[in-house]
Amino acid sequence: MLDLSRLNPPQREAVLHEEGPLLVLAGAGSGKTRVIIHRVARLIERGVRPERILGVTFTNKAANEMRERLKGLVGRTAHSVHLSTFHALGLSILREEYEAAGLSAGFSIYDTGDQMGLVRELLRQTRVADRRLDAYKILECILAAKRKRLAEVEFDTGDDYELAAYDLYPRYVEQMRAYNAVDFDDLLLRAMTALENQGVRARWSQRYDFLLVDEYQDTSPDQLELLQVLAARHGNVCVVGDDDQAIYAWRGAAVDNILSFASNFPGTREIILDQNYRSTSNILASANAVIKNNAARKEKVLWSALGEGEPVQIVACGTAEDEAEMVIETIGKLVYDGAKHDDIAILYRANVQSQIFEETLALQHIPFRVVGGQSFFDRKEVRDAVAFLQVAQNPYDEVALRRIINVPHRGIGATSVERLVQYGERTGKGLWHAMNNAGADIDLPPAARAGLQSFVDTFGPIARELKQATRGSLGVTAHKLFDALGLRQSIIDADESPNVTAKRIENLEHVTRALERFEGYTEASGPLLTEFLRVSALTRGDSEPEDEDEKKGKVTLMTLHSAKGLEFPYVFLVGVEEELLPHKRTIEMGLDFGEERRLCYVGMTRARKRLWMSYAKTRMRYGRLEPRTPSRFLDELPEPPVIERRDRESPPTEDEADAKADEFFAKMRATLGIEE
DNA sequence: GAATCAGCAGTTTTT
DNA sequence: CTGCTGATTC
Repeated sequence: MLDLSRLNPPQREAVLHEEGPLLVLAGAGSGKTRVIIHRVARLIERGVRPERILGVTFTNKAANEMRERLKGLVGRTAHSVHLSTFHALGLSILREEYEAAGLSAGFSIYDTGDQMGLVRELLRQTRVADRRLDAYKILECILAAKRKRLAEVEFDTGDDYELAAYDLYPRYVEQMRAYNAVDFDDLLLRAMTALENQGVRARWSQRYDFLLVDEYQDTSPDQLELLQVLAARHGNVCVVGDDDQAIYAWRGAAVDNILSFASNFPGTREIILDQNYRSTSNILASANAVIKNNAARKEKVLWSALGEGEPVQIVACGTAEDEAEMVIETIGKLVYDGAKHDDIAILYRANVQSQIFEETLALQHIPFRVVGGQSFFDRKEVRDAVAFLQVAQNPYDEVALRRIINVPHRGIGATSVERLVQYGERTGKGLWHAMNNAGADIDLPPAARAGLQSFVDTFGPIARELKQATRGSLGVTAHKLFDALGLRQSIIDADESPNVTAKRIENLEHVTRALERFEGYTEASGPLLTEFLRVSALTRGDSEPEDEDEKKGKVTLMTLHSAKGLEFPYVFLVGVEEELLPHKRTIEMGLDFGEERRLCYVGMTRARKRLWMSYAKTRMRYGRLEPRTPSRFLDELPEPPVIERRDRESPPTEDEADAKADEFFAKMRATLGIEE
């Protein structure tokens, strides 16, 4: 029998809710995951077959966490519940319904890197004059239009990016089709296309009896539509989220989904979880005071039974350097008083802000980790290796093919590539065909011709083998391919420092190991390589080797966006200044600070015991010292804020700085017990 | 091809 | 000021 005694009344109400739509407005730290897993367990207990329950999250991490916690309640049955991300759900649909979606069986999934490769290529082909435009910005414009299902890119600012995007949009769509590739957005958009077919729609609306959605405030219009289709038959859709934590509107999320859930799903029961189990009352009072200034929101006033705690500290600092010093000194005191480094987080609006904290922490020998940045799959050698697999799987994938046509160097220069591409276009049979039939039709230098021939001869047979690889042969075949093409050798030949070389070899081997592991875990019956590439495309972001060890004993540095969903006993929210939070772009472009305020709120509500919010009065930007204004959000805090001033009339002299560093260093060593 | 230079822009990133 | 990109050069 499921134990509901540890749930509070609204939590229990959400868990026990039977049929029909349910909206759970779960404030920060109010135990929403708890509610979801208990609800799933409850449904199973009431006789619902686990495979007819669908739980949707945004991240793999959240899905995995949910699965683990569910196991704690229902044991092995947890594996039968369909828990996945929205994108993985889209893929599940497309795997079965690709024909109705206008795809062929072996379609590839393009990640952001692949998409950028395509945009750069299109830029090269069509906008010779504008090559230096940032491909990513153009891609953003294209994707925004595509998500809205517009026929053309809409002009908003009318800048060069939008103009380029306007030209490239149709080409982008056309090429993706030619490559038999879909991007992340397409996983949902194409799934929706497939669901327009009556048979398909009937099949999928029959599939699940109960739906549960986490982080509903971050869902997009497409995701809403998908839910409506899946829930059409029964309306059993339970969504959990917090409109006050909606921080992804810029990526296509519609806050309106959660605000108008009841009108989208008639008969909705609404439950508010406002008891917070994370923070002290002082922290919540400040957070509540800030967020209440947002206009369109479901009002929630968070409270907790964890006591008043320390007041929130507002710290005015002379310069950004002072701010860093203040933070690091305070960390020293906290640690001296028994806090662990991994209890502490430094949160900021933009990644650039991490630099000064990284430097200062390193100087004081305080262990830290920076969350974000380049992921494993973005490393060159890994992307190259994966590109070989992509081409083996789908030779029409010309982004991957162009990436590796001359990797490692085999004498096929830019001009030769261009000729091959032209030939491929002219014949309409694509680059791969051109490469295999270079013969007499294409004018190539002898070196290029020889390189091409040897590539085709080596790659072709092993690629065929790889494509048909089954359990037990996928990893070894890939290894064979990498060796035959000399990937490993080229890393050694690059002759970088021994450390770097070793790391890159290790990264390459990691790919082979990932393939081997996949053979062991997958239940896929179809082509193994295809599935591996798809699954890996959807799990790239979080496959960073982030063990518990990686976090242990380290101060965490990350953006406010990355901090969502996490908590730390001690939080430093830094750079709480106009033009940073709210960000300059928001101030310049529109009038809606709502999302920036929510970001501030998300940051504040990460803190369990103590929260510092700091700003600098001057800050070096682009090489100039600029005066700064405290964020408007600070004015919204309950009076009287505690201001700790750390002004300095003039910058410290070198001697002062040295003396201070020495003193601090000695203190820190004593505190941490670190040897010189 | 690798090295160097000039020019430019400068948020956030679950998949 | 930095970091990246594409162009230029040897």
